[in-house]
Amino acid sequence: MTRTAAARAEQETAAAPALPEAARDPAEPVAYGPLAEWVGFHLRMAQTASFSAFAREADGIAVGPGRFALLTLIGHNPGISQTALSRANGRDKSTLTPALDDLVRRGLVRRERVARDRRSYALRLTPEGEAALQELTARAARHEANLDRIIGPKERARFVKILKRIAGELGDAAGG
Amino acid sequence: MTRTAAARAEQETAAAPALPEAARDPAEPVAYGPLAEWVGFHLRMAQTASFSAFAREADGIAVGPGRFALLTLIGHNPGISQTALSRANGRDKSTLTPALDDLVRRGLVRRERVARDRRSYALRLTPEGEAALQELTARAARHEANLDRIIGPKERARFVKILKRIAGELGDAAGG
DNA sequence: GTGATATCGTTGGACATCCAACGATCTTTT
DNA sequence: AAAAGATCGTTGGATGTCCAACGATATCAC
Repeated sequence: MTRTAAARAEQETAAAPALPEAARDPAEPVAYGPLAEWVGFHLRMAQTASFSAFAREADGIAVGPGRFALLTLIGHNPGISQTALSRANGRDKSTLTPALDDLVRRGLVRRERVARDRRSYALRLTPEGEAALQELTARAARHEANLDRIIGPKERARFVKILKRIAGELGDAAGG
Repeated sequence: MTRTAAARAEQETAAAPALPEAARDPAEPVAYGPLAEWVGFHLRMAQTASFSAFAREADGIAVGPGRFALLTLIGHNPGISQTALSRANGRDKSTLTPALDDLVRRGLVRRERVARDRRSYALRLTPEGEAALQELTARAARHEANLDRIIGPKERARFVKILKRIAGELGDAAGG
């Protein structure tokens, strides 16, 4: 069980030797070595590509993928706190402070003080925020349809389930 | 084709209504709304989780997942230029300057001037770099074995193939 | 050859992100 | 009720990332 990935990668490496040292062309394919089959690496590559493709799609509305996730989560959880939001979003709470500052400044989100706990805010979308969310959701749907096409409709559910499992099991303390 | 993702997400949304506004417990599950089934979102979550799990695994060696990918690519492509490396790594070339500065400072990588083109460097691992790469590779193999277990050996190949397709097709100009 | 264009690595500015530490507030202990 | 501890959002510092612009060098057009 411990060798599956490593052993497979070794073979791939042998099958893709490095180029001769001097004739290295920038356009030439690169030897990925063990990286060629490693999930972690390709997860990063795919995430980066998806992220910037979304950014391209959602351009002109001045709200990137990150902000969009925030708007969606607030929209579907009115009154959520920043800490809960940061957990749902998989980002540190301190990351949210400037992001929410920005969304508030742009009139998309309100921070309400709650009597029940005066340390925390209750976050809500303003009407403008709702409108922006709807607009963004339409664009995201296009992006998702694109991903659907790439993944293949039949694979899709399985693919997402695996992603969730990775996030879930690797989330906090990686149990061996 | 345009509706597959959106339509499905709509349904999911209806099945996971937001909590009553006042009784929001931080430990309470969050309503993800359309995000619940969106590939882009879970790609990001999984990537983040995998990244930090690796960082945990590779701790004590002071080389994070990013540096590790660099070492691997240089090790398997001796003489590669910074620009080619940045492309293979999926990062902007300007990102590499400080990262390589660091690896050079730590004696793991050399930048050699090439007569053929005096603008560019030829990157190579030092013996220390080779040693570090081997150590890191072993740790990465453990991380990958862990991912293997989560993904399931049978799904794994298909999963990686999909990740590569996403990175490839969304890579540059997202053709519709 | 000489001038226009392209490419290499670097710099600067702008963000996003993490972690550790903080003051304010809530909860638990005693 | 007072003290001790936990949690909320913010701050500060560090790093990783992108983009645009730059000087140095290479290549292309003529």
